[in-house]
Amino acid sequence: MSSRETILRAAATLLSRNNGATMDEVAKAAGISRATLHRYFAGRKTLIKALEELGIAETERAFQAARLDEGTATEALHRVVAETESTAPLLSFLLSEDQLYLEEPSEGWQQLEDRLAALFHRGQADGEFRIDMSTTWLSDALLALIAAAAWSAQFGRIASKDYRAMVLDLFLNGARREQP
Amino acid sequence: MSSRETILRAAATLLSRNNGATMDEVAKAAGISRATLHRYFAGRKTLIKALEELGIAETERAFQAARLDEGTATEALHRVVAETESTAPLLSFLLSEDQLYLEEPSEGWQQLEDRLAALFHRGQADGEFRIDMSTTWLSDALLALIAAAAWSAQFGRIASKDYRAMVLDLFLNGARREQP
Amino acid sequence: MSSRETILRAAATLLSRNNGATMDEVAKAAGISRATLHRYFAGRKTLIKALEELGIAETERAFQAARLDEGTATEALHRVVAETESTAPLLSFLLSEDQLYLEEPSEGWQQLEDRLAALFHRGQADGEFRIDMSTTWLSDALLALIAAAAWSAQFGRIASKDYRAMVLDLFLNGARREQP
Amino acid sequence: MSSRETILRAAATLLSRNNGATMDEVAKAAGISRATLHRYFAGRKTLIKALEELGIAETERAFQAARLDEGTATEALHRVVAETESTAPLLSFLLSEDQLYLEEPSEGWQQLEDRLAALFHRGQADGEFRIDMSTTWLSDALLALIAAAAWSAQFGRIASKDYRAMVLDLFLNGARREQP
DNA sequence: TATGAATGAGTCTTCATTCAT
DNA sequence: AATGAATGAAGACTCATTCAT
Repeated sequence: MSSRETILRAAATLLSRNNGATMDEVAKAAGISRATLHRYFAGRKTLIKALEELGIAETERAFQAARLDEGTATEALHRVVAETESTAPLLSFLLSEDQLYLEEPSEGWQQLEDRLAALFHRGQADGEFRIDMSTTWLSDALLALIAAAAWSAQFGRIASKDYRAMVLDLFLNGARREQP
Repeated sequence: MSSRETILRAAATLLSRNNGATMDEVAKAAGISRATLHRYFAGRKTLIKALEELGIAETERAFQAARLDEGTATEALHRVVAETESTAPLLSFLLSEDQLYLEEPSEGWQQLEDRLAALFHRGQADGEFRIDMSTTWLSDALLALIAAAAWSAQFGRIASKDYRAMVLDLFLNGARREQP
Repeated sequence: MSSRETILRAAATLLSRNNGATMDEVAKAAGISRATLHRYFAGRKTLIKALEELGIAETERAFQAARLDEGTATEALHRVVAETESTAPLLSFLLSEDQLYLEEPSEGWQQLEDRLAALFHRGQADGEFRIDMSTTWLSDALLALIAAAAWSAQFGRIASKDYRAMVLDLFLNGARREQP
Repeated sequence: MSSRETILRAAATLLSRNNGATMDEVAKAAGISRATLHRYFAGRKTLIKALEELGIAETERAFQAARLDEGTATEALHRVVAETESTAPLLSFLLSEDQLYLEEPSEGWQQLEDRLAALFHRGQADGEFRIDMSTTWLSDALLALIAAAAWSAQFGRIASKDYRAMVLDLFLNGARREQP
């Protein structure tokens, strides 16, 4: 893994935990000096942007691995949640940074959103997902639950091993006890 | 309404929209000078703390108005979502600020969490809510959906009038189409 | 005693103790509001100036009471130290404020210095005081000892009742044991 | 000399002259930017504290060089005044800042006071110094004269070359002409 | 007259960022 | 390539001071 990659990962890890971390803290976490950090990423904005791109790339890879078009939409969604688990903390950070949505969302992210929306659309068409909610809201809500679960796991409020079930089961079936 | 209250509301509104707003911007939004803002809230930390207390108080009021113990747990939950709607943006901000949870959560917030957990517990006991999810996770998830919906409404991703339905219906029933 | 006088005394007492006291603290010490303090003394500079004038007036009165021209210079000096005792803390403050000397010393203070120097000059002419020190230095040194003793008494390093003896005896005879 | 040392000296020089100097002025006097000044000394308090430590260290060195225990106490005192001359302005500043005495005097300073008092004690035991004044007052008075002389020299009220004689001779013998 | 409320001005402090080695 | 040192820019904060009742 390249130096750049190593540094980026360290930054992602730290900032996911503490979204207000200073450039100095990031540098220290990466084991390099502030100046060197700046050599790799010219400025904080650039670093955040790089993290955004990393998040997008990882999510893209996750979507790829999840084979969104194979099997039922529900099955694909299971794979999506499983594959994005490792990226979830980073997504949580990017969300809190308003980096992903607000103003003009990056093309890459927009595309990912579209693919997710398309999955929901397919599920709606196939009678798997409810049709009284927009695919936009379904996407937002899923992401919110993913971020919440990542956060809850990070602080020990839920067990890491339950992560997938918590997200998926709540998202798909809700909190209500299913009637027989 | 006291000056302090007015200023606090203005700060809440602005910071909910832009969590990185400067003290100067907050002052301007409240129609006062920076110095006056400092007279009411000594320092940024103090202001955030006051906002936390406001958020807790409002949520407390909302819970009160929602009569958590009356009717079925599901009915009570409907009222909770309805009553917290106006406070949701502030809660969303406080969440992003790690002010509510992390480290030692304030006593007031802890108590609110407990009341919500108690509601879920009642619902579980009465066979309304699923029992394979901890009340902690149900609380976290609900809050995440509330914050997400407030955020989505703020940026026009969902219609404000749909707010309650989006939160409640997804949280209670999930995204899956109910089978006949 | 007029209000103005009362306030001024309170300010003198407080500032003698804590030369960095804020206008707010001064007002509080005088039992009035900041705004009222400003009505009596337009601005901090004005207040300090007034304190300087008070110090000068008091010292003038003390010199008057000491009858500088009567008896031997040594006797007169005894009276000077005795009479200035109550003003000493204020003088100590004004000294620390560089208000008395630096830049252009006020006419009033200059005149007091001159009178003191004249006393030393008389003593030198009469063979009472040493002639190998300028009257300027003798004045400065006396004032320094007065301020030091006032300060030492304030913080309990010397007994108040010893004040006069400490100043006078050291100033006149020095620390050396007189040889028989 | 280290950068820190250089900056500290510049600060000492400036603040001795103008005890109200701003951090910006201090930085300018040291030929660096405000930010750099803060890098070396985090905050004004820290700077003053460092100056106190410098003053103590220099005085310690002076006492060392003065060999307090050699020869008669009077001879040692001569050396003390000579050796502390260069530090006198700094001491004068620290005194005006209440940094040295008030509240809880720093351990280092307390120790220096004790050593000076011990010297006076030795002098008293040997019949050199008068015994009707406490060693505390003798110390305070000497320091006051040192500060006064430094101040007087700074503003040209006495000649720099006379500094030592003015302090020592007045302190030891007083202002009175010695009788034959 | 007295004062609570408001503020302008200026200082302190902390960042991200750049420079020189 | 890496970094310790330096800094500009910008925000936080604290005064003395004024305003309106």
